[in-house]
Amino acid sequence: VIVYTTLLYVLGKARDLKAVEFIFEEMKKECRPNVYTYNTMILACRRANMVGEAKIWLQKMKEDGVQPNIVTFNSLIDIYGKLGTVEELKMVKREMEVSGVQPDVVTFNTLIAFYGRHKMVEEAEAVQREMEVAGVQADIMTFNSLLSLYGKQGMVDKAEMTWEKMVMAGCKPDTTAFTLLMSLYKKHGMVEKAEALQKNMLRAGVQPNIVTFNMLIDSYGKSGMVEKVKSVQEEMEMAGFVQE
RNA sequence: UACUUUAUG
Repeated sequence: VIVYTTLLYVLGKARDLKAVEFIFEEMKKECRPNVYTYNTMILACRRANMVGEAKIWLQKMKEDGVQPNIVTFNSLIDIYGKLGTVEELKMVKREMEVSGVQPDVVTFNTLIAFYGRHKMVEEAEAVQREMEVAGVQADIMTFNSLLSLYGKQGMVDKAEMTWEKMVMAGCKPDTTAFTLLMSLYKKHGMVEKAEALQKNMLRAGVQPNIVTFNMLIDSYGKSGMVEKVKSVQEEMEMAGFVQE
């Protein structure tokens, strides 16, 4: 089962839905798909932008007597958040409650990310409060999603407050967090803060990754700072990234 | 170390 599911996962990532369905049928001849398998199928639909299909798989899974778990619901919420409507999203949430599955930190993070994409600051903050009420500890994803949202909205104060909260919560900012905040500072021409942050990052032992470098290059490129672009490229090479 | 959520393009 694991072998088949892994295979389905790979094919799903490659957006080869035809192959995915074929393998699924083959698999059923030999063994019984489990909750992982169905979750993988739903994921494959998401990548193929097929919202309706996802719902069909949920149906099939229930008919098979496989109980949807927290990952199933989180995946569905993500699908509807990205491709569907708010109404559908709420339906999934209701179904989740009915099934007696408690929302976890990923559920909340997904919702915050969803509202973030739609620049719905109020709603995102409401989710955050809901989270506190439910006694769910915010994690790095939560904070990063919020940073991203405030970044898009140009709400520097809020972003900094989020950063403080993150540190106070004992949550170590990761590469993504540093990249987000640096990007925000740069967009607002706060070059000194951005550079100070970059130093902090190194001091904290957080490694820049490919995204960090791309962001820096993009940012310097837009400002016409050719020399800076070059120095970033050198740093990249030193860090062992291959230029394309 | 089989499945879900965040940053650049």
